[in-house]
Amino acid sequence: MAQSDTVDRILDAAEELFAERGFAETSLRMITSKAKVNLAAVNYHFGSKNALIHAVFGRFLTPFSATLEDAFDELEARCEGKPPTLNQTLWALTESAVRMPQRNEMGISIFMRLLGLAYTQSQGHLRKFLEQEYSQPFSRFMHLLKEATPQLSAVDRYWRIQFMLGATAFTMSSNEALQDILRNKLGVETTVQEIAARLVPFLAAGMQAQDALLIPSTNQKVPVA
Amino acid sequence: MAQSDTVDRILDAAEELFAERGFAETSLRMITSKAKVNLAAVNYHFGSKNALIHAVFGRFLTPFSATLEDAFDELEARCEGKPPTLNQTLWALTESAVRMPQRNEMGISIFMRLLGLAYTQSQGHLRKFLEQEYSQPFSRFMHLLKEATPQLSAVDRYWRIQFMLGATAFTMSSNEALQDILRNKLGVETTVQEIAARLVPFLAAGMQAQDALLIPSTNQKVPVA
DNA sequence: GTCTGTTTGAAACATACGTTTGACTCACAT
DNA sequence: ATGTGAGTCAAACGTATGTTTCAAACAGAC
Repeated sequence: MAQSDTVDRILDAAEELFAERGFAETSLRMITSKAKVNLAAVNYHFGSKNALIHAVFGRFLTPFSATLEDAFDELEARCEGKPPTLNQTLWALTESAVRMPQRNEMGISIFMRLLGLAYTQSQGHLRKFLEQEYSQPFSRFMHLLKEATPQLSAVDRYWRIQFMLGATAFTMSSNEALQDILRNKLGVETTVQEIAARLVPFLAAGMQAQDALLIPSTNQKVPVA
Repeated sequence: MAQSDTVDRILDAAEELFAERGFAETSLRMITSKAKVNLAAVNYHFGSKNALIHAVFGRFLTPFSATLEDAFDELEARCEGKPPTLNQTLWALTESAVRMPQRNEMGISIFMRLLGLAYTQSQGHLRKFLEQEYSQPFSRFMHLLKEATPQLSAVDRYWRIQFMLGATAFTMSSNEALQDILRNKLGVETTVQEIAARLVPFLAAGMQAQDALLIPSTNQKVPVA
C-alpha cells in the first residue's frame, strides 16, 4: 500500500475493543493484534494509550459536534425567535446522532457505550479532555433545555438532566442492548433509531413530570423533580 | 484484639475503593494497605479477588433482598388483592434501599455506584453471581411492574425498565453525584433520599408516557415507549 | 543510485498485578 | 507445658502491562 492506514486500523480496533471491554481492561496488545499492526505503532502514532483513547473519541465527536451545531442552527431558524420545545430539542440531538456518517452499521451504539464508559469509569483524563474540547455544543444544548423547561428550578433541571443522560447512556451502553443490536444487524428488530424513538418520549415525559410529592414513609414534603 | 476483624476491614476498604475506582482499576495492594492488613489476607480469607468482589455485594444484597421481600409483602397486604400502583411499587423499592441499616451515612449511594459498575463493566463473573443469588426479589419486582403498567406492551415495558434502571444506576453511580453526596455529608443538600424523591416521579412519568410518535425526519410512525 | 525522513519490526525494559509460599505468632484445649 | 490450628507476615513467583529502543524497510526528492 502506498499510504499507511495503520492509524485508522488502530482506531477501528481500539474503538471496538474499548466498547466491548472498557478502557483499562483493553490492552495495547489486544488492540494491535486485532488491528494487525505492530505493538509499538500505538506509541509511535499516538504517544500513549491515553492519547489513543482521546483520538478514538475525537474521531467521532469532532464531526458530530459540527453536525449538532448545524441541527441546532436549523432548529432555531425554524422557530423564528420562539424557544424550541423540549421534544424538538431532544429530537435534534438524537437525529444528529443517528444521521452521522458511520463506518459501520452500529457506529452510534458503539459510541454511546464509549460515552457511558467515559462517564462511569474513573478516567479523569478523558473527562477533562471531553470538557475542554467539546464544551460549546454541550452548553448550547443545556441552554436549549433551559428555555424548553422554564417551569423547572435550576436544581430540579440539573437532576433531571442527570436522569436523562443516565437513561440514555446506560441503555445504549449496556451489553444487553448492544448485543441485541449486534444480533439483529439486519435491522429487523432493535435499531438504534427505534431505541431512540422509544427513549425520547420517555425522557420528555420524565422531564416534564409534576412537581412536589410526599415521601410516603416520613410524610415530609419534598421538592421533587 | 481477641477476635480478628480483618475480614470486615478488607470488605470496608474494598467497598469504598471499588466504588471510587471500579473493579479492575482497584488492586489488592490498594485494598490491603487501606485496610491496614497484609496483602495475603485477601487470598487467605476470600480465595481470590473475584470472590472478594462477590463478598462485597453479598454483604449488602443479602439483607437488602430480605428487607425488600418484606416491603413487597407489606405492600401487597395493604392493597388487598388489587395490584399496587407504579408509584407504590417504586417507593417500596427506594424505601427499602434507604432504610437499610448502614455502616456509614452514604452506604446506599456507594452501593448504587457498585451496582452501576457491575452492569457497566464487563465483569461476567459478577453478573452471573448476582443473577444466581438474587433472582427471586428481582423477578418479583418485575412482576409488580407488569401489573402496575398493564397498558404497556411487553417490549415497551422492557425498554422503559431499561431506561429506569439506567437513570437510577447512572445517577447514583456518577462520580459527580457521589462526590456531591460525599461533600455534603451532613445532609444539608443532596441526600440519597432527596435524589430518590426527585428520581421516582421522573421514572413514573416516563414509564407512563404517551404512546406512538412521529419520527420527525422520516415521518414514519413508530411504536414509541 | 543515493540520500533523508518517516514508518515498521522484534525484542527488551521497568513496573504492577494476582497469587503462592513457608516461616512465624499466639490463643486455647489438652 | 505443650501441641494444634487459625491467622499474619515478608518475600517471592509468574504473568501481563505500557513504554522504549534500535535496526531494518520503505517512500519520495535529488
